[in-house]
Amino acid sequence: MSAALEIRITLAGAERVVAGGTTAGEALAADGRTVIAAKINGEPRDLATLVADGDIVEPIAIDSEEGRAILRHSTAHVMAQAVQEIFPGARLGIGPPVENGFYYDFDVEQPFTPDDLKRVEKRMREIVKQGQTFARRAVSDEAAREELAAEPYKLELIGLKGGADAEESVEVGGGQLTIYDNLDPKSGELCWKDLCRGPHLPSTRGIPAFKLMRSGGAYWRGSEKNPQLQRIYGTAWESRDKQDEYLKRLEEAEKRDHRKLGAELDLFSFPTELGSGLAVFHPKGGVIRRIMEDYSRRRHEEAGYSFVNTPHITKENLYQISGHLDWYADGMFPPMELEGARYYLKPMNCPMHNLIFRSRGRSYRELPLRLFEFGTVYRYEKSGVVHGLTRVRGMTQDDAHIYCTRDQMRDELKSLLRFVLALLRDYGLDDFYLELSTKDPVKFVGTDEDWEEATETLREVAESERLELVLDPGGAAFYGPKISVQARDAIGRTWQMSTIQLDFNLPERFELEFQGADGSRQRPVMIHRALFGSIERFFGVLVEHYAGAFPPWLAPVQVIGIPISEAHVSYLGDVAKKLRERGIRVEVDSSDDRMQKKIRNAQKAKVPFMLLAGDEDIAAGAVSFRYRSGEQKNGVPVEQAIAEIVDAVERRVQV
RNA sequence: GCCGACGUAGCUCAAUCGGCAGAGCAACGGUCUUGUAAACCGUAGGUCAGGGGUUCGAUUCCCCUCGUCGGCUCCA
Repeated sequence: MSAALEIRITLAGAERVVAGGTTAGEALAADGRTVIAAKINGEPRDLATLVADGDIVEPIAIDSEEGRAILRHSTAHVMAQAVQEIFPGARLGIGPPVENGFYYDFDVEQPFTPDDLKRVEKRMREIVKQGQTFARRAVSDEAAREELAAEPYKLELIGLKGGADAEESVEVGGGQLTIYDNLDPKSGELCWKDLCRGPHLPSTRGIPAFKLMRSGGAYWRGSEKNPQLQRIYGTAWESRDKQDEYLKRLEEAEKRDHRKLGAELDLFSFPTELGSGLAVFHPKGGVIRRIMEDYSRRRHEEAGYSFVNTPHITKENLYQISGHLDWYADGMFPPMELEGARYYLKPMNCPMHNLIFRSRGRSYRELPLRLFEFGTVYRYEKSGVVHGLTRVRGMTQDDAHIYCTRDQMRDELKSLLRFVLALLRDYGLDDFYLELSTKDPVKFVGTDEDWEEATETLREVAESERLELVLDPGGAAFYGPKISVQARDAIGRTWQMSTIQLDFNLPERFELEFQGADGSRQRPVMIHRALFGSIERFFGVLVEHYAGAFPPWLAPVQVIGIPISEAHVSYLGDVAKKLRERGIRVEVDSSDDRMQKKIRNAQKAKVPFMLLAGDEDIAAGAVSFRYRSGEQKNGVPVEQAIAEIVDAVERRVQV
């Protein structure tokens, strides 16, 4: 370290000269509350870091993404300290910041109870109030091992540090190990310490708002072969307001939960008699599903798809040919033995579509051949992962397989991606990004050249759509790379929707061939593609996206007639008849509830249009609209009202 | 599959420290005939998820199974 009296640094783009021994915090005139750390030469560092000649120093604000990560990481430390004080036997795992919060893993005798979390949170508040300082200290590997002798998981991390596949973590980086000491601000006494790369807030007092959220089991280093630790999740924010906003968002998401809305709106249920992950759709959900499917069918027809149907069960040989039994047997329902053969419920449609392809000789003139099916598949999802409609054991995929030549592949993929995005937009999703999943270096079949070509083609096609493209290295299925379309919903959550996968492998395994113009036999390329993914899942996503308030074209009941009194029922009956003739799903509430109650019921059912009629409307040959917003429009001539409704349905707009 | 919590009427939720299970909404029957989010009265509804155990007695305590929820792992 140079003992220069003056050093030159670059601060906010401008050169400055400071005295030797100046810290980044001093140089930035940071208060430790709004500016909580510094970026020195692009690396996040503590404010207490001494700046050196030539350093480029920038502030990290607590309300920046990086700043919040530091805040959350420091909060994780406070939590770990509190946990170890209350549960002295608790051994430390890892404790990184994550999106919207942080967690820390602990090896404890007993899993945490909600009551334990309260105690930990209480102790954390005391630590925050006390204002313990975070002090960084470099240690040698040997010294760290000695200091952390009682922390077996930390020792393991130290051991990993130098390894060939050195993973970056918040505990250990590639180089020098550091330990952060939490010191009493008055006495300077050591309160707690943790192996950590940092940086940290200067003081625990700089944590403006935090809350412990939940606890649960988590495998050490993410592998189910390892022991299970207990993880506590928390959140922390730069202000109380920001935290309240976040908690509000969570509440809002909860209100949209499709499982809750599905029951409330009488759309679907999971009868326990059927078994976990098997849904039944009630009439109201059934209508929505039918409309979704009908519209999709129509669009596929227009786009040149052929419709096929295949059974739900097959002899095992098919999945031996396809290779699914090699890779996914664990995820399939166990076989049924009959007549000396083993039958499996189908987990994938593609092998059956391949059989259709090869049922006779194929000509290049037939390509691209696009086979489409609403194919129901069954997968044995592990009991802990089944989740509403988004993770089920029986589902219907809107599955298509496109067989084409290598020359056609690029254009076919381009138009396919455009088709997929257009259709998703019609269902009301319009904020997308694409994800390109590439070869898993371990789990793959086929040649590197094929993968290379397929991946590059997909990349090119994805880029041609000018949507944000995120890479997912190693995320592909064993038989080929894929593009997935991720959609952001009404409250900004992202859902994986459509997938488009290139496959050079299955055509090989099924020995698919077509005859080219020159008479030679050639192998087609296969494109797998599910647009909704599964209808069930897509249905669930739409419920959440619309918070149950479907646009008129999808709404199970589009119009409900509400008579002011019983005398007006038949008039509304006539209006309803006219609407029905125009294909509108309409009901008249002729129950003996009062009008106000009927409005309340229709409102709760999220019916897009309420048509009220009383003496005044009847005299004018009119009806009065009430919309979901509560807004009303009185005395609308019947024909005009019908036109408005039909128009909204036909244009598939939200109202 | 693993860790944890939970399961009371169709729904939301009470109560019973082991002693005949209770309310609102919904349903059904009646009265009322109404102008933009809940009229009034009444009736019915439960093997307290299922099975086993402990006990004079179990919805309550214990065990198993099923299911749900929150995590982890997995997701063709």
